[in-house]
Amino acid sequence: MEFTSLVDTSLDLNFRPLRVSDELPKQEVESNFIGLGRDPVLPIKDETGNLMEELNRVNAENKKLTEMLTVMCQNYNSLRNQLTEYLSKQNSSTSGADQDQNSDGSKKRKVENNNNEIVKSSVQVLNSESSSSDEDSSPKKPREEHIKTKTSRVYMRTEPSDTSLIVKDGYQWRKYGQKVTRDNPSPRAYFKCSFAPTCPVKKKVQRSVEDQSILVATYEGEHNHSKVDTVTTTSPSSRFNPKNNVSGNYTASVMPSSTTNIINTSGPKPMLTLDLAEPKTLQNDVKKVNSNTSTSGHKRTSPGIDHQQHQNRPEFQHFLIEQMASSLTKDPSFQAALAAAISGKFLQNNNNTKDK
DNA sequence: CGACTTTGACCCGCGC
DNA sequence: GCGCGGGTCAAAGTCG
Repeated sequence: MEFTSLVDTSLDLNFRPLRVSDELPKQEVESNFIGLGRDPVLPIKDETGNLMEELNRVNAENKKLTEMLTVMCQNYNSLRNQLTEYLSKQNSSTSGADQDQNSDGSKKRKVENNNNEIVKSSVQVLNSESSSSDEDSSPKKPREEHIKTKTSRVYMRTEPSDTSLIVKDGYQWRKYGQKVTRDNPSPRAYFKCSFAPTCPVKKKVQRSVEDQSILVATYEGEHNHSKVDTVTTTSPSSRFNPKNNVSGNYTASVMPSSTTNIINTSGPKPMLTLDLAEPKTLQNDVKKVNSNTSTSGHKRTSPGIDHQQHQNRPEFQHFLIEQMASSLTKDPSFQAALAAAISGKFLQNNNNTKDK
């Protein structure tokens, strides 16, 4: 609930009358209602009464939506927190193994430390729109890096039995290659946007070395078109792979959240997952967010007062707003969920008003 | 028949 | 210059 104090989550659903209602003098409203009973002859007052009733209903609706959005925000932060924790744990627990890997020094070029990748990109993901830092800074691939300015990486939990390399992100992709890379036994799939060459975006999908159930999708470039139908998307190709149909290409949001609340990714942007089963305290979440926004790296725990102060910082608020806006506008699943929630509320309200 | 995947061959940059 | 490895191409195959 502290979240609402930071960000105004109230929804302005273009219900203009809502504002009118706020501006109406209270006395007048009351008198109208009183007059409604005594004066059935006056159509204007009758109409006003209906309007006021409608206004009240819409107002209540707006409040409900606000609450829902607040809950969503909480869940979002909760998930983000869990992701951060998971990644930091992974990093610390496997850092020794990484050193061993590197010390064997088998190959040159791009000794890609996978854990570092995960950590780095987790920062990317958490920082939302960050234009790529890790790949741009790497010396390799001069061919394309000059052109492709934006790369991002997302992680997606799938069922372990799911061997497909499909990441549903709302866009349509055409697979043009697959390769087994040296540092990962799992094959890496190469996709181009189906709108290519108009749209230059590419993505690579590979399973994480650490956890085979996690798909790592690396996006290069930005789409210059809108998403296609999100329900049928991803790859039409799924028809070729029967596994795709059943497999949980979807992740945490669908699977039992207790074990899979790590990542739900469906796009190059930070994604949302509603962990309704295990809502953690928001304070924790905010704290984590803060530690990610700051450059100081991972700070484990800080006094509660401290992060409250952070919450009030304008940059933090700005960050949160950016996160929310980005998620709301770019995540198809979130949009769908929100639309469903809104329509559900409408129906519910309609039923309630009918019942009365 | 068109759209798409599969997969081996090829290209190219990098490190030695 | 050579070999390695990632990325891409394109012919063949598959499916509706």
